[in-house]
Amino acid sequence: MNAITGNANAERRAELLATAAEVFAALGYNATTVRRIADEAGLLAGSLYYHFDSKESMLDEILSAFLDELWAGYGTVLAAGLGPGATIEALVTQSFRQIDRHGPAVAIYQKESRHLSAQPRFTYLTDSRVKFEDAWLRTLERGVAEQAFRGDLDVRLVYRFVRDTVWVAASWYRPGGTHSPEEIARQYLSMVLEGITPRT
Amino acid sequence: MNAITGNANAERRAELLATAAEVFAALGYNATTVRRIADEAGLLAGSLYYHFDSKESMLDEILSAFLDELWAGYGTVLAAGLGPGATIEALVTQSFRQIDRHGPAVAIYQKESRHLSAQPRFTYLTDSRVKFEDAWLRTLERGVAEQAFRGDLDVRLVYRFVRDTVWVAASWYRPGGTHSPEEIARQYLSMVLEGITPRT
Amino acid sequence: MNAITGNANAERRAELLATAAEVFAALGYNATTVRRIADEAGLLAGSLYYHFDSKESMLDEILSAFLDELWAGYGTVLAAGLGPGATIEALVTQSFRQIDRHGPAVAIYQKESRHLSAQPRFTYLTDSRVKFEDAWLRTLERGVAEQAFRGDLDVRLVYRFVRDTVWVAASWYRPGGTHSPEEIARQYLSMVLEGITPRT
Amino acid sequence: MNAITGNANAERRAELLATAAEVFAALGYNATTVRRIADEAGLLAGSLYYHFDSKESMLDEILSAFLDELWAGYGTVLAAGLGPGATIEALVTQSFRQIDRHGPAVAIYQKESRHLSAQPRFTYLTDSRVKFEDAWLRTLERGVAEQAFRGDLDVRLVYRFVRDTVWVAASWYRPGGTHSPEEIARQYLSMVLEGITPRT
DNA sequence: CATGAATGAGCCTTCATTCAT
DNA sequence: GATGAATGAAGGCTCATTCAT
Repeated sequence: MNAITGNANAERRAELLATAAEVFAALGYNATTVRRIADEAGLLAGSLYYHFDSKESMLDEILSAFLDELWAGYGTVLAAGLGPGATIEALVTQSFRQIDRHGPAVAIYQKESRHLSAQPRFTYLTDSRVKFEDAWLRTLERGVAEQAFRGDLDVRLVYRFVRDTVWVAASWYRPGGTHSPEEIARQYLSMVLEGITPRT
Repeated sequence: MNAITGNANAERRAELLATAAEVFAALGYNATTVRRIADEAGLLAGSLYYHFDSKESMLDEILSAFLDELWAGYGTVLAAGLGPGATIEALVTQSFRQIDRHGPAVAIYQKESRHLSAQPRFTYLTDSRVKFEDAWLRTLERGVAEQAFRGDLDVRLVYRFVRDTVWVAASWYRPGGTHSPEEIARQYLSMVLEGITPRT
Repeated sequence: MNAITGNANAERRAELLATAAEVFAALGYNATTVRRIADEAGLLAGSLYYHFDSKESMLDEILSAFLDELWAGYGTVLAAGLGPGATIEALVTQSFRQIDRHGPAVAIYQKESRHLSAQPRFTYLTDSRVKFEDAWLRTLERGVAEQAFRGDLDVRLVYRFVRDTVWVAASWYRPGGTHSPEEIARQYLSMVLEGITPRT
Repeated sequence: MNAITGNANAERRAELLATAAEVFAALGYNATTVRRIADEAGLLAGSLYYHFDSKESMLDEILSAFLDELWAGYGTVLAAGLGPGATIEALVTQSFRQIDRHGPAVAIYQKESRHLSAQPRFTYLTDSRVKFEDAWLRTLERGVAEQAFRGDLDVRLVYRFVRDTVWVAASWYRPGGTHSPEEIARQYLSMVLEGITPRT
C-alpha cells in the first residue's frame, strides 16, 4: 500500500466515521441502525463492514479520536504552568474548540458515556473522566487557596457546575453559526466567573 | 370498578411507572427492554400489557406526569408577580425540587426529549419547551431592562447557560444525599448570579 | 411451576430438539438455518428463542443428552466386570442401541465433533472421546494379554477399526427397519470378531 | 495460451485447489469462507475468481479429480479378472492409496457427498456411488458363491461394513505417518477378512 | 391479573460474488 | 493476475406485542 491509497483509505474511513457520528448524535447510538448510517453515506449496510468491524467499533473510533484530540489540547494547557484562572479559561476555550470540531462526538459522549463505561472495551472513558476530574478539581482547589475563586462554595459542586455548563453546550452548538467557539467561550467564562448579575 | 380497586389500580400503575422510569433513566429508553422492566417489577413482560398499552405509553405517562407537576409549580411562581431576580430564584428552586422528586423522569427528559419531540404523540414536549423558553427569556429580558442582570451578554446564551446548568444536575443528583434540593439550588443560584470569582 | 406445566415444557423442548437433531443430521449443522428448523417444527424462527438461547445451545443439548445416556449405558457395562470379549460385545450392542435411539445425535456427533471440540463450550466432547478411547484400549489390551484377541495387530489400529466400524453405521441406519439394533450388533460383532472369511 | 503459460496456469490452479481442499476438509465446506482459502493461499478473496467460477466449482473440481483417479485405479483392478478375495484386497489397497494421495478430497467426500448428491451439478457422486456399490456387491456375492466369504451374513451389511471401515480411515489417516498406506491396508484387510479373534 | 408461548418485524453481521482499476 | 471496494442475499438473534388459558 502506497501513500496515496493509504490516504484514500484513511479519508474514506474518516468520511464514514463523520457520517456515523452525525447519525449517532442525532438519533442516539442504540436507535441508530447500521442501515441508516449506510443510507446517509450512500452505500449498503453490509459494505460498512469492509471498513469497520462492527457498529460498536465505529463508536469506539469516534470517541477515542475525540478524546485523543481533547487530551492533546488539555495536555498543552495543563503543562503551561498558568495560574488557576488562566488555566480554567484555557480549558474552557479548548473545550469549546473541541465542541466546534467534534460536535457530534461530544454529543455522543454526553449521552452514552455513562453506560458505555461499564463495558471493558470502553474503560478508557472512565480513565478519561477520572483524569478530567483530577485536573479540574486540582485547578479549582488551587484557585480557592490563592483566592482566585470563592471559598464559600462546595468545590465538587463548582466542578460539576462548570463541567456540565460547558459540555452541555454541545447539544445546541452548531459550527458555522453567528458565534465562533472562542466568542462563546468568552461569554460562558464571563458568566461562570463573574455571574449574570452586574458587579457593583 | 369501585373506588377501592380504582386506587389499587392507580397505585400499581404508579409503582410500575416508577420502576420503568428508573430503568429508562439508567439504561436509556431504547436500550431498555420491556422484559427488563418486568423483571425489575417482578412480573412477566406480557403482563405489563394489562396495565399499559405499550412501552411508549409508559414513557409518555412518565414524561407528562413530570411536566404536569413541573408546570403546576412554575405556574404558581410566574403568577406571583415577583421581580426578575426573585423569579429566577424561585424557578431554579422549583427545578431542583422536581429533580429531587422526579429524578428519573428529568433524566429521561434530558436524554430523549429532543428526538421524541418529532413524534406527534410527544408534541407536548415541544410546547413545554417553548413555554419554558418564553418564561425564562421574558424574565431575563425584564431583568436586563431593570438592570438586575448584566446587559453585556447575549440573552439567548444566558438562557441556555442557566437552563442547562440547572437541569444537567439531574444526571448526577441522587435524592437523600448530603445536600437538600434547596441547598443545592442556593449554591447553584449563587454561582449563576454572582460567579465563581470573589466579588471584591 | 407444577408437575404438569413442567412436563409440558420439557416435552415441548424435547420435541423441538428432536426436530432440530433431524435437520442438523440431514443438512449439517452449519448448513442448517434456524428458520428451517422452525419450519419443520411448525413455528417461526424467532419463537425458537423462547425455548433455547441459541442455535448452538440446541446443538449442545442434543449432544450432551446423547452422551449422557451413552455413558450411563457404558458405565453399567464397564462396571460389570466382564471378560474382554463379553465387554466388547456389550459395548457394541449398547452403541447400536444408542444409534437406534439417538440416530440423528450420533450422526451429528460423527460429522461435527472434531471441529466443535475446539470450542470451550464443547470440551466435554474431547473428554468423552478420551474416556471412550481409554475404555476401549484397556479392554483390547486386556483381551490381547488373555489371548482373547489377536496379538499380531496394532492395538490402536484395531481400536480405530472397531470404533469407526460401529459408529459409521449411524450414517445409514434407520430405526424401524428390517433389523433390530441387537440383530445388527450381532452381525457386526460376528464380522469384527471372526472376519468375513469362513473359519474352516 | 501456449504450453508454458498453460502449464503455469494448471500448476497454479492445482496449488490453489490443494489449499482449498485442505481447508474444506479441516473446516467443512459450508464453514469454509472463500476469504479463508484466499488467506491460506496468499491472495485476496476476489482474486480467486480469476481462477475459478465459484466456491462450488472448486469443490466440484476437487471431488471429480479425486473420483477420476479413484476409478482409474478401480478400473484396472476390476478388469484384471482376479478372484473375489484378491479383488477385495486390491480394491482396499487402492482405496488406502487414494486416502494417502487425496486425503482431504476423501474427507470432503465423506462429509459432504450425501447432501451434495441432491444437486444436479453433483449427480456424478450418485453415479459413482452406484457403480461402487455394484462392483463391491458383485464381488462379495461372487465370493459367497465360491465360499471365499461367509454365507451366513447379510451381504448388504457386509458391503456397508467393509466400505465404511475403509473410508472412515480418511478421518484419522495422515500421510507420512508410521504406517504406509499398503501396511495399513494389510492390517485392515487382515481384520476384515479374518476377524480380531485368533483363528484356532 | 398474570402466565406462557408465539408472532413478525427488524437488526447486526457474514459472505460469495462482481468489477473497475 | 491481483486489488479494493462494493453488492445483495441471507442468517442468527432480539424484542415489543398479542392472546388463549
